[in-house]
Amino acid sequence: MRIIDEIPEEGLINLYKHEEYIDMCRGPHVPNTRHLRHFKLLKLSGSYWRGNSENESLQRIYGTAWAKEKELNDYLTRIEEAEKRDHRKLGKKHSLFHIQEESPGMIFWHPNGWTIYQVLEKYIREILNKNDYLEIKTPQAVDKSLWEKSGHWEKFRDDMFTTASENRTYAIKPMNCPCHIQVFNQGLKSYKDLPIRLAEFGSCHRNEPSGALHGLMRVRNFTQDDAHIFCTEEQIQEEVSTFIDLVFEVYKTFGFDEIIIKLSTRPEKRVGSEEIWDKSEEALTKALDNKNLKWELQPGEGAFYGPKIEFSLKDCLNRVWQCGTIQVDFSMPIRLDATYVDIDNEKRNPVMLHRAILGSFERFIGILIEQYEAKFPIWLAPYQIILLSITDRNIEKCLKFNKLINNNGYRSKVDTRNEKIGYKIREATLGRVPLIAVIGDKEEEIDSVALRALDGTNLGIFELPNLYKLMDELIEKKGRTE
RNA sequence: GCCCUUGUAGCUCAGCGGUAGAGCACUCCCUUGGUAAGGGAGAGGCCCCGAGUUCAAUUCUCGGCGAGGGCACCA
Repeated sequence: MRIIDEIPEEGLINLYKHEEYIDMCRGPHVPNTRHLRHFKLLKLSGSYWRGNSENESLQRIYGTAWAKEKELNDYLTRIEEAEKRDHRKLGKKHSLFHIQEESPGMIFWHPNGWTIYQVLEKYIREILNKNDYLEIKTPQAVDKSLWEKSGHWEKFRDDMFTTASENRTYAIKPMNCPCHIQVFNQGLKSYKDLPIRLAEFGSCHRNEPSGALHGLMRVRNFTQDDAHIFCTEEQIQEEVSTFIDLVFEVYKTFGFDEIIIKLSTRPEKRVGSEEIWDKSEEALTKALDNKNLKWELQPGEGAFYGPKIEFSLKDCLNRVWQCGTIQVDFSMPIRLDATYVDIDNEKRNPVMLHRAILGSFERFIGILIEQYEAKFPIWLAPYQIILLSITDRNIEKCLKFNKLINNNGYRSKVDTRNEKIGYKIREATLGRVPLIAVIGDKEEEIDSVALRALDGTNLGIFELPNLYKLMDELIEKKGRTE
């Protein structure tokens, strides 16, 4: 009855009847439950009446139903297989990172995971340098007054971590943009200086609701590959367009085959005039359409200061996570007094484009772990090669080679334990080391290693210079699939 | 934050109203073996924290904290 009351007079109401049960639903329904012989109840959860947390909560039961038993079983097996890729499981198994009770939603990176993180950061830094960004670093804690000016305090006060000292309240920064404006504001800027692209690997803290936390995907402390482009209105189009290309270039490096693009427009709670929102939304729409990209509109899902394009990737269970983004913002520069001197000698506020390619290192690595099932391509792998001794006579040679390979800039380790070679190969394989080098008496004689790929392929005998050449070639490819 | 589930060895998990067990990992010994698991012995636990019920709580109840799945949120 409550639903009927909310449907406009001229709206259509569908009724579905099944024996003595009549349901009102937008539909569609299956014509008869005999199509649903094979089913299984999956989960139970609370949800809110009409999706609003102000309303009372209801019980929701999830199930799955299939026409044939085999289809049901196939489906369940698929889910089970997918769950094996879960980055939280693999993160533990391969000692990439951990999270513990004392700091929920914050990551303890282990040597293996941190290696991946560092390789990623190095790669992004190269990309930034090639694309005329300037890297900066800004404070972790900033006086609350700045967040009041920016409007974050009013909207996100409860979601910010704060700390106090000598009668002042500081917020641990939940984002980098107000700080980047402070850097922009130092010194007088001319229109000739624009666009200025300030980048930061910015560590942010947000006190996310406990129920939202999810491994590396949703955390309370994360590092964005953040940047803000200060430009004129006329420059927006090109900057957005160039950025979209950059996102695709970077994502291609990891071999993602499905990138979901969404455009989010003005939300109910927002700052800035309607005219500004019109302009911003139009700029983003145009940029997307000029590239003939498929994208989805999300009305009302934009940030409070401007509309955004989101680039999302899927995890092992097809859940969608936003990674890259670009957002047009006319308001923040005005609120925080960013200006440049224009050609007519008038001071004007620049437009600010917030953008991130990976989004956060944490989430992106989470996606990567699931994408690769922890079998990282050699450029990302925590260890790129492992040297296995066949008998104790070969230990010394292993250690010597290991040192040489490491000194040449590769990530190498050894297994000289008193175990059979089959055992060591099994361990190295399960440990996901891309290259496995065996050293026995035969190899020692010719100062070489016998090389094996992770999938079991025999790559042959290599002297060190040839090994380096092979590794360079593999590393250069990164994660590209073609 | 809300609803449901859940917390036992480094990991994965059994178990039970009378203070604990397996597999793998770890340590030591034997073995020096050529491309996915050689054999033996040993060590290892405030059973998440707090309270209650009970002669007795790791086990039952309540509360807290964390985790998992959804919902809501996501600058």
